[in-house]
Amino acid sequence: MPQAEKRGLCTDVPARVAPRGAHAWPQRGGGARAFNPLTERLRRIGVDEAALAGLDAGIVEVRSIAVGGQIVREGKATARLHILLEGWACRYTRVARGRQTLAFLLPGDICDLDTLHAALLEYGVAAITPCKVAVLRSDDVRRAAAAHPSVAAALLGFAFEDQAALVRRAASLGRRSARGRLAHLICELHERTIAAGIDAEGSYLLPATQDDMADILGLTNVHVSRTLKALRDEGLIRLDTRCVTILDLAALAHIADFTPAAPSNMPEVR
Amino acid sequence: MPQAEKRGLCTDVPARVAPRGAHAWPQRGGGARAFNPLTERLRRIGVDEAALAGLDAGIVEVRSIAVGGQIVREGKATARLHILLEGWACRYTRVARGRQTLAFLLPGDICDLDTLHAALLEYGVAAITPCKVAVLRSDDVRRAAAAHPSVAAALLGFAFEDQAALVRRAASLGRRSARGRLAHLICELHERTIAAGIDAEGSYLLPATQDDMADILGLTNVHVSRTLKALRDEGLIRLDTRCVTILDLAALAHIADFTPAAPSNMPEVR
DNA sequence: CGGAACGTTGACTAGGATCAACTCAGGTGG
DNA sequence: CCACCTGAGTTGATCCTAGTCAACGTTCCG
Repeated sequence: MPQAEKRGLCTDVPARVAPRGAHAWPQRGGGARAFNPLTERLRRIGVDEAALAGLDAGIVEVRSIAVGGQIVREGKATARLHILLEGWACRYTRVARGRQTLAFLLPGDICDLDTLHAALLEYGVAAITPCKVAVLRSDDVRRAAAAHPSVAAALLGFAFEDQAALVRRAASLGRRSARGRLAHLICELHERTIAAGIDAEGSYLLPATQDDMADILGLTNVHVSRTLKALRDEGLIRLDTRCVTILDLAALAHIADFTPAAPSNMPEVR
Repeated sequence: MPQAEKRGLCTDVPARVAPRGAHAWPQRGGGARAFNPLTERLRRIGVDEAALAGLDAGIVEVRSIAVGGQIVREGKATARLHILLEGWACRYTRVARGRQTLAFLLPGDICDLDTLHAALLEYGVAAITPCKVAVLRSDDVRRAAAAHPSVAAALLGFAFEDQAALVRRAASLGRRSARGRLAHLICELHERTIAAGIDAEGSYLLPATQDDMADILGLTNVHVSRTLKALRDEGLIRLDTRCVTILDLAALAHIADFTPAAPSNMPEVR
């Protein structure tokens, strides 16, 4: 049925290609200056204002990165810490068979926490959409952590969140079917876009290409396409121009074997 | 060909079942007292003797755990840190489809580093062979870390090693074939048994059941059996009574796409 | 207008899963 | 000492999930 697509009114807006050019993606924070979602996040966790101001002042540079551009290079041990301000990115490793994405990064996420302590980075970070990244000197960040226990605690908390996410990723890759993995990813991102405040009434923009999804799911782009179509056809999700709408969260969560995150918005550090 | 196995002289000792009872597995450290391989490891990294003595003195209990027994329970946030003194264990998470093992633990490994900082454990730890585990109060360990920077650095280093291992695990699960994963596991363990000083001239004891291997590889026990047989038949490994001998490391590393660990025996902390 | 990037669809293949039977050692209990 | 059971591994047959190859539709963009 090449391009017929006459299945009637529901759920099947063709979901054709959308631009990943420089205009379409969400630009939070009203006016002019670069809004820092990480600051918000830290404030909510209870990091004191002095520390926040210090961190903000420590921003050496705000880089703009085009789609597909490298934010952090694999292996390299720079003395810089990168914070994602706008756009989506992915953390990945290379294997002979291709690329395995470890995590999608959303605004407010720290790209390369490990640089604070490890000499080698096991992964790289690349831009999925055009991104804005705040660059800090890792020395400064370490100093801030030393000076403000609340900062140290927050960073440690982030590190453990990352690790927990990686555990869940491994579980998905090892023990879930393509269907399950995809459903799980959709649930995950649903939750995270809400947490990051970039959702919109039960829908969210998922700028990742089907290739990108294949990379994180351990699948092929072709199979992602098919599986996605199946979920659409069953009326579980809607998908137009990269905007995901979850139509039946319960069913989706069920086939995903998804457990919502514990309410540990405030990471239990120490 | 049920139980014929007449393929001649090479590589095909039937590899039948071996006991996992309480007698067969390596008991390091000659005589009577419980030898602590972690202490050795820390000493090599350059942790000072005072700190080592303190940690050793902090051992509240040495527990013996039978095959299949729980060393650390999932989810539970105990105020105890567990160090594997003898035997093999595995760190795992549960998923609807079964268990996904995240790592095999060898003597000298810390079972549940996260308990030092996180309230929730994403994983459990179970004994693959009979194990001896040193139990410490996490408060004491935190105090030791605070008092001795070298201890803090070492712990942080271990945390990053764990994380790096997890990254490689995810890559394997997502992007390697069964053959590749198995070959990779064999190379990995080759390296780690050497590092832990429990190898024997190019061979090592791999006490894990084929079920255990299936759990870490994201496969079925049946498929592990077949894949293992293929590797044996091709003369890449020998396998008798759970003793692995690598016959052609280069070939194995090639099909595994294996990169030997960086010589960061001394983790580059700070 | 032509090309590139993204997505869809079909036909075919292959890599693992599943189900099931059977072998072999070690224990256990009579 | 033997009968029996259990846990581990092997092997075969069959099915199905996902990969591969390829063509084609769109949309965007230069």
